[in-house]
Amino acid sequence: MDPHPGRGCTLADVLAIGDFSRLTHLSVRTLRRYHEAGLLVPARVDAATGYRSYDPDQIPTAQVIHRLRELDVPLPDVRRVVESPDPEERAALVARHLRRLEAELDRTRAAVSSLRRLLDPEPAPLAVELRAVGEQTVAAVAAEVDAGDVPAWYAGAMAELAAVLTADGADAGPGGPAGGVYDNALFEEGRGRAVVHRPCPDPPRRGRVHPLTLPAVELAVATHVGPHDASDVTYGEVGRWLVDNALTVAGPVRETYLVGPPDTDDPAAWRTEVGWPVFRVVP
Amino acid sequence: MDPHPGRGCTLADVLAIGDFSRLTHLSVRTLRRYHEAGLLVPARVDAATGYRSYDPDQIPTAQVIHRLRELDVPLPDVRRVVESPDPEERAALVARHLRRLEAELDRTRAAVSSLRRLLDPEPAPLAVELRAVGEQTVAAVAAEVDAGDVPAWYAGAMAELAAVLTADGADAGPGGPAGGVYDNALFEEGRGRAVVHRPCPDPPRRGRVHPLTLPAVELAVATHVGPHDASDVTYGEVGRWLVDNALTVAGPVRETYLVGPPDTDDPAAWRTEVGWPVFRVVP
DNA sequence: GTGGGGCGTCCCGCGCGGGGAGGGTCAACA
DNA sequence: TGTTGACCCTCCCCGCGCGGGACGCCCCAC
Repeated sequence: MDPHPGRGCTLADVLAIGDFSRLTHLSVRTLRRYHEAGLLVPARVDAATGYRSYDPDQIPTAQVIHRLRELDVPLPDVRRVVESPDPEERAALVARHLRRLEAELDRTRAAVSSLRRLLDPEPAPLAVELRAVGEQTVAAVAAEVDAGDVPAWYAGAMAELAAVLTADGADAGPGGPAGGVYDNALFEEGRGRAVVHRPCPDPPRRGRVHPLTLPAVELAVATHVGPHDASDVTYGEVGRWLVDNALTVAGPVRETYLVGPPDTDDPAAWRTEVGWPVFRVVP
Repeated sequence: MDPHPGRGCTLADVLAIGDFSRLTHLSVRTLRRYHEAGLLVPARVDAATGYRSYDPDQIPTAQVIHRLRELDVPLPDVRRVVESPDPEERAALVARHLRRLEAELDRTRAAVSSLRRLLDPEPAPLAVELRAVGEQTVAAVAAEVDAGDVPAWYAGAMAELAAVLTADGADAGPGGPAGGVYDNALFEEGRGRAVVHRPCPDPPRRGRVHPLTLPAVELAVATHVGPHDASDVTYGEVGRWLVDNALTVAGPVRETYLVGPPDTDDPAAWRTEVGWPVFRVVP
């Protein structure tokens, strides 16, 4: 039962890596890796043998690292936390990661709900409609973004757009729901151009907001109900409809936010019109 | 704006991989990988060129896969889901994964709370006590388990133990709180022997339950308050105390569940006595 | 027929952990 | 005094799921 018979293990004021491993419940391999990463440097390293020695005072640090890793905090970020001496700064760094975790949790919840819908044996049929949309002048915020950053970017851009338009005060409120335009590359390569916009007869140019003219297109539109990150289910159904009707996609998708975050906090109640520009293959 | 100028893209009754990618928002690379993994096999593969063709009916399947992957379901498990034709079986498989996710969420919550405690600038001092424990005969359930499986195994073993002991009826309820014994290898190598037990003067032998004699040891004990998977914080503090008192660890750790799941559902109220067997280095 | 996009395969990288080989080190024992 | 056995070291490989890049063929519109 003796964990290391045949050796004294004095547990003096420094600890061999094996003893430290036992006390922290971190594996020896992992401790070595953390040393290599500069995350948890042993108190002493024997120059001749390379043996690592740890100070008992390092136990709490090791445990903080352990916990952060359990929360899937990347090693470089863990390092930033354990290196910052100020408790407040540490707390702020940790809080930031907790917010990240919450966002991930939201994502998970959305995935679960849309999965339920997908596996529903009696899916509600989706109404897809072909609609000609004329050229349109809007106030827009546009950027090249990574797919993962879309929700955050969307929130910021929408907020700025709303702020500029209401401050502008030229019109009695925006003349219709906000919309978005998303490059296909965003979905195919994980990065692409994204635009959010609001209809505005004489768009201002302030901050990131600028006038933009959306070309006329023919859209296959359907209404997506639920959180935005489940919209690809609806896109898929629209795509299916396109195929059945011998149409082909012709440009970046367009969205119209009929009911969204400014209206209600309940994502299940959001209504987004998604539209895929099309070509007619057969006239 | 045409996503693939220079080519007709008929969107006939089969789709080229690029078109399918656009319709499902899965990257071309990922689709190829899913084919290779047998997860989403194209409807047709041209024998001469190797070109993949997808059927529009495969769009929903692709989306289910997409969602499951968002939930970090491993590819082999995803495959099991999409291959099972029975909706009920699929629902059951998915439900199992959702339960796994919930367990992970619990783990995350526990990590967060113990992280807060670790970063608390004013930690409550921990009372560690040295206690001689005599030989003890108990009814036990023992197994060689993986570290990750401990919570699940613990729940099952405790339930069986309780069922057998109350059915046995030889005594008016167990004569004390339940306990556990955990090999150090469990923490160091991620796999080791685990035992849960209840004191019992004449232990029965039924199912996995069997009599066991725990050897007499000298224990450094402290009381851990909170969920079980945060106990290593307390272990670390006990270890620190051991070092300061020139003691060395001598065997598998022991736990006593003073207040646990059978008493209350609130992990924050659980009280576990953790004990580390020790040698005296200096008499 | 030619150009440029699509598509194919192959290999490498990431982050974090584990497995295993091969060899040096240290203490207790005969 | 040597032997034994645990301990520790370094180095390389594998796993997961995804992406990047190189390289070459295919196919269609012009």
